[in-house]
Amino acid sequence: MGDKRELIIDIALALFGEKGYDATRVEEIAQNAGIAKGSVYLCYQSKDSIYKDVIQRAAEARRQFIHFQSDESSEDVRRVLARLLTQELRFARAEKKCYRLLISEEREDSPEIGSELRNLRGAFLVELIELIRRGMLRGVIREGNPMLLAQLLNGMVRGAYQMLEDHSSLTVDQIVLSILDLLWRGWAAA
Amino acid sequence: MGDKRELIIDIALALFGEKGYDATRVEEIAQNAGIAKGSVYLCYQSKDSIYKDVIQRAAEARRQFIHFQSDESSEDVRRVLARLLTQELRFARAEKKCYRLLISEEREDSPEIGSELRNLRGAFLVELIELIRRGMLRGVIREGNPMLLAQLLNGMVRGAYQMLEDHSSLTVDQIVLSILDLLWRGWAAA
Amino acid sequence: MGDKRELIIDIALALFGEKGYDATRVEEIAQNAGIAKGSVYLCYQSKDSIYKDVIQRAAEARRQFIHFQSDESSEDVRRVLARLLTQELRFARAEKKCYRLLISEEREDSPEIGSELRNLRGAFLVELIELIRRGMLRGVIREGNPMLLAQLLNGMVRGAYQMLEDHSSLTVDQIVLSILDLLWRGWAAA
Amino acid sequence: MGDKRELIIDIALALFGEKGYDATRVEEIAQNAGIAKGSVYLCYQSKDSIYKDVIQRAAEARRQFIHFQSDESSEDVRRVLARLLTQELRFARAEKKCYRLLISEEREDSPEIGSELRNLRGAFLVELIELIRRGMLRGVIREGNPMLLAQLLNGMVRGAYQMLEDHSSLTVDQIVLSILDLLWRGWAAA
DNA sequence: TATGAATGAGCTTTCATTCAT
DNA sequence: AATGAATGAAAGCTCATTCAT
Repeated sequence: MGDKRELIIDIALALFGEKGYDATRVEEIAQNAGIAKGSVYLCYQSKDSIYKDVIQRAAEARRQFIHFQSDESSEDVRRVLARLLTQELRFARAEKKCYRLLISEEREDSPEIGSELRNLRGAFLVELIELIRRGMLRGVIREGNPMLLAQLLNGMVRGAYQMLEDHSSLTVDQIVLSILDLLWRGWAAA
Repeated sequence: MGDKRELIIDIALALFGEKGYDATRVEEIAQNAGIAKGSVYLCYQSKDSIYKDVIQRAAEARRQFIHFQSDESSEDVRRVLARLLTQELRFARAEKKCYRLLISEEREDSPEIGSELRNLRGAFLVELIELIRRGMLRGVIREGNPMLLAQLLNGMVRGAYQMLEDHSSLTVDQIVLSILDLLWRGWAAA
Repeated sequence: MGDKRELIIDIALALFGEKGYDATRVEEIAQNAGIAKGSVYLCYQSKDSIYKDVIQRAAEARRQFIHFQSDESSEDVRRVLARLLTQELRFARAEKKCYRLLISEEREDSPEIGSELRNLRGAFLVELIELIRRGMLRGVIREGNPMLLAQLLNGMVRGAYQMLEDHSSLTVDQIVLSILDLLWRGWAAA
Repeated sequence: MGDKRELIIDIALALFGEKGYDATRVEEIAQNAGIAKGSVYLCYQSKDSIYKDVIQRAAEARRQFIHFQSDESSEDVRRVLARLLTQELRFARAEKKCYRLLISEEREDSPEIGSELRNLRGAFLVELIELIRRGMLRGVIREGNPMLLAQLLNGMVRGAYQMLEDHSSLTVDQIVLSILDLLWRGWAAA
């Protein structure tokens, strides 16, 4: 039975990630999972509860993939950031559907669910804020608004993901280097 | 008749922008427009064709708002970029619905529509690419991949919009200054 | 549109009255009304709201049929009772479906609806209680528990209805005479 | 196996009696019986066949409770009737679920089942008819239509049951006395 | 024999679209 | 041209029944 849930979540994750919540029918999930529509409801109470689990699964997949250690406090901030960005983008490329679900803003209908899912989705941003704060404390990053910088960086990574999608010739490493370069030197010509 | 279309698009833009395509009913559009549901179909073939027009209207609204002159070639790249970013964010704040529609990825069902809308939505990105290219030609911006940098910058602006949404105390000008600062100097401490 | 509601209620009354709430499908109502399933929902929010209206309609039909004047206080209690019983049974025979709906105990799911409908359904009982009270006040009916006597009489009428159903040769008048005879003389042989 | 059937019938009787046929799910029966849903179908062909047996069981329960001896022909009719009414009402109060099932009109879908169950449910009525006939033969009860009188009396008992339900302060004996009094003397004031 | 996962027909309800007026 | 009643194809969900284990 946990098996079935796994199966359903796998399928649903792919479909929700590709077509969105509304465009995905429960019957479609069932068919793709090779089971009957009614069987879906043996494991899940409703389409919505499937979605909640899908998001959790996507967040979990990210955690597994990234295992970001916020306590690697001894390490160089730039190196930690490089690793975080690299992992985030590798994750985005390897688990497109997960990544898209995590950055999508869908399904925040009910207030409770909304905040619950918002937390799951905001993991990367939180990690960035923390890291930037540390950078500032150590004097590696110029003083500024950590939240704003984190949002900008968060956006950059999404832009980077778009690049990976559209121009598959680029590598994650090249992109991360470009971002780091931009962050530490700016783009002004010497 | 063109009048009706205008009216419908205005209303539909607000609704699509706020609740998304699926959550907006045609009847709702009609009611808000003060006309009958059937009348909507005198002007538009389908809900989907309304959506296409809404996106066009949003793109048009952006053009009107921003009147970016790509031929202001004589001017300082940094200053032009500052203006472009400022205008984009002012637009985002003033016309939330339009902006959200333009950056959303909804409704890419049919392949033709998809590419058509993609172009409209990508205006800002195109402008960024062009500007970055010019910067590189003039030696103001270090050599690099203009497309990539444009995507990163594009993402930063979306992050910046998010900041404006969440923390209304920040001003567009402050944010733009932060971005420019980041671009030209990086965030490394002196 | 009120027309449609009327139509739907007519049909629904017949079906609910015959087969009960659960066994009656909305589609069936639509088909019998000669309209599409969806059209039912133009007039009514839900199957349940149809049911509520059906009960009200049935109660209304009874009121129209019976126009019992509780203020005919000058009149002989026995005569008034004779008329009330006669009318109740005539109504039961003429509007079987209505009568059955009014005496059925179905659909008391929600507490509010329950009490609302209970009142509508209890009209006859209330009238009996009142009349019996008056009879006792005037010394026409021996002292006793009016509520109990009313319930007994109410049951007798239901039994009488059953007779009418099963043995159509009997007339309402004959039955009413039997009941009155029973009430005033008992059934003991002289 | 007969054990299982017993068990299922016990549970089903309680559920059908409380919530009605449609509102009771087979799974619910199984759960309350502490067995698996599938096991129900080892004993019973269908939900409907359970229902049939439940009615039979309810009728049987009544027989056990009441052991009305129609051949106590030597006895006083009034005394026998008093005993019958008392027993019927005691049964109704002690075995509410059974009683409600026996007087309900649910589930008369198929014609065969209908007549089969009708007989079971009509036991009390038959007993009343018989007794009334005897009373007339012996000259204790005035000549009349025994069937009609039985139906009226049957209805009175249902009304009496309603009283017991609503006003628990009344005792069965009081009610039976009231009924007998009504039958032998009528309610007219002296 | 006993299980409970699996099925799928069927239910209520929604809503884009059509069409008679 | 304008209306809004009418349509009917889905959609989400339930549950009596079956069947592999």
